Amino acid sequence: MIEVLKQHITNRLGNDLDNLDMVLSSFKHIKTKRNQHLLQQSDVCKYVYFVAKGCLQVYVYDKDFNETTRDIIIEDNWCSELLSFGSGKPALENIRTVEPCELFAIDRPTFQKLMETVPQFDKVYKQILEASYANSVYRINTFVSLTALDRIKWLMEYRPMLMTRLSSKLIASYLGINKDVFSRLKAKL
Amino acid sequence: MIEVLKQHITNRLGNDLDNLDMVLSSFKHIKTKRNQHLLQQSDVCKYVYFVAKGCLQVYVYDKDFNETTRDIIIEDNWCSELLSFGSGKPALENIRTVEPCELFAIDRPTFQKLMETVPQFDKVYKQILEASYANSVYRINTFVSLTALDRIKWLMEYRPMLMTRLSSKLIASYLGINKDVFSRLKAKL
DNA sequence: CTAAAACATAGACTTTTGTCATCATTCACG
DNA sequence: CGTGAATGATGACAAAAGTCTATGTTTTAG
Repeated sequence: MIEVLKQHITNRLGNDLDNLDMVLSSFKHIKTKRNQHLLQQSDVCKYVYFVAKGCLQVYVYDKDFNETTRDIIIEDNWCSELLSFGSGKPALENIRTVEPCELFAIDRPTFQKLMETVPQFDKVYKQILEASYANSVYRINTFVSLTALDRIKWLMEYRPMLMTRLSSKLIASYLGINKDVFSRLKAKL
Repeated sequence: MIEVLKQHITNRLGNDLDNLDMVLSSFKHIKTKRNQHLLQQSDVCKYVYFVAKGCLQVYVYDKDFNETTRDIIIEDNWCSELLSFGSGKPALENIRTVEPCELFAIDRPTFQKLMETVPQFDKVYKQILEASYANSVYRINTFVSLTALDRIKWLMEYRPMLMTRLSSKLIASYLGINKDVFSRLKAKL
């Protein structure tokens, strides 16, 4: 399973990385059940996770304690609450597993040591941050003005696997619409 | 007016910066009228702007050519289309002045030279990126699930000056609601 | 200073979205 | 592999948001 991470890293940093094994051994391999908490808001986010298998949900609670899902992360992607991880301040978001997962986790001291010893790895944090930012900007620009129906169409076009893989409840909270409305509109497509 | 920028930088990097004048002289002072385009989507974003006076709007067009405003930037803040600026790829967003402005602009080659010669300045890009990211995450988590009325209340609580300073049309496009609805709901507060 | 354009508000109406209750189905887990 | 809890679909209704028109006001650019 570490192969997935190995592949991911060489795709980005090239395979002329002679200390690749050292990099890989800096990660802790974690297997989880579904519905397991990796981070609770107000705790400090200690890890950056690489998802080798499974699916994570990043979410907050609104004033009525409904979940609002900011992001869904599937295989071959990074997941963290970067602002807490980077600053050591309490996290504002929660992270949980949606499915049984295989993750590779790296804590902050190890991450920083890696950045110092492996020059190319220095780019990784910036890359993760930039990708996360791009993702957020995109989500604001598309979603804030879209109707419920258009949000569903967007999901079917750009992340179709989520439609089949996740529960309606979760998708609805990701799209920011009511689950009954989602059910109704989906039937009319 | 350069004082505003000077203050901003010393607040962040400390005032033990002996080449501060060199840093400041790397910026180009720009005065603009209102309603002036600083960036059009599909062009490459060449500058990072520091807003010393005035107000900028970052926006996209939806499929019906309505503007959706992702961000409003006022004095003492940075503004750019970072993803385009950083990568050299075409910008996905537009930036325009909402009021007559005084800006300090820095282009990418100068920015990079600064990062190499002034070690502390290296943090600036990361800081701007992190602040932008935090802003976006916050906006998603609050806005996606809020009703029109709650969005207005949010604005009145956290960015009250925008309520008096901007046109209803612009505020509505920032909040992601219809301008008529905004007018109606505002009257009922 | 003035004419034209842009803006703000309001009413009437339509469409969309949310809520609640019910029932059928599926799926996780012992 | 069976069962209880979670999920998904649907109808009826309520509430919220969007649309369009009209009218009076404010801005702005020449």
